[in-house]
Amino acid sequence: MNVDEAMDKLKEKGYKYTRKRYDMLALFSDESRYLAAKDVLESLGGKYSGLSFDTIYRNLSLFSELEILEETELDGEKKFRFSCSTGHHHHHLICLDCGKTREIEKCPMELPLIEEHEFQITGHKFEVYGYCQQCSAQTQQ
Amino acid sequence: MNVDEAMDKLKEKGYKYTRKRYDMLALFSDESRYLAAKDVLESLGGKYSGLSFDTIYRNLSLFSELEILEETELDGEKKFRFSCSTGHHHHHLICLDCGKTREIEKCPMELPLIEEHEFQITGHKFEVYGYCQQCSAQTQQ
DNA sequence: GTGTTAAATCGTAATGATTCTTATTCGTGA
DNA sequence: TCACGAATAAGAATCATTACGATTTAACAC
Repeated sequence: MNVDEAMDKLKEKGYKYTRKRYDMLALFSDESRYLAAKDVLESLGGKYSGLSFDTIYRNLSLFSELEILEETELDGEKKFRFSCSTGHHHHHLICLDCGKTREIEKCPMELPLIEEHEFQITGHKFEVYGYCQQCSAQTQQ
Repeated sequence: MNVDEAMDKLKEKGYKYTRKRYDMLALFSDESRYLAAKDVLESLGGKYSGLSFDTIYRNLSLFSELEILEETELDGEKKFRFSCSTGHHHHHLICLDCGKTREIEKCPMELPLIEEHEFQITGHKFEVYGYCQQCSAQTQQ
């Protein structure tokens, strides 16, 4: 998935083309890491001086619904990143400082961790947190 | 860990015995599931008409610090449950309706999911979501 | 038991993230 | 170009959480 494919997906579903949507998607495409709403405002607020949180949040959840963005909740904030286009289900190592991610190839749900149970399973979350090389180097100075 | 052991732990660390702390711990002990701050207020608000959120949040994070309670973040809320006393590190199946949990014996971090990487790992989260037998029966009616 | 002191609590205000409302603007297809 | 519905701005409202000053209370020494 790239920006143009994502815009096509929007059009296909009957959503309108706007410069702001394009720029938001371009931002996520450039930075392959988790960003919060305020990060988006910070990045695009210069270009669109009147950009409102409402627009950002509305589009973020739209993109997430259409599976253009992946969503997670960290530190009391919703964070979003461009969907990985690897095709297979997987999880991430996430840098708690800059939001950069690295893929974990396997999903623990594939393993026989959970045998018999009385739960009707609807989802799961597996995330590994830490600091990437750059950020951990900076912190130790 | 039971309520009295938890109160002993508080005393040991120099914290005071209060009826509210005891009742909060008793609540978590009775209900072995995840509860949010508002659930605590709802349960104890009858007995203590002036119970303030400050007291609840302050004690919840104190208990969490002392590892009397386990903490997670779900649906934009902090949720707490009495610490499992099994001794070994493990994860949970969590009912999205009532908060009831069931242990998952193993932790995916023990497995060779993550080999070489450039991250300094500090933590992880593995949770499986769904509906327990009771709640899924009720929903389907 | 009484007094002292620091911790705990109350009541409420402040904060931060997110969502909602209403009026206005803009993209799209006729 | 026009009309229509979708998208947006601005700010108010909401929800969870934290902070603050004043008051109350547990613990301990006497």
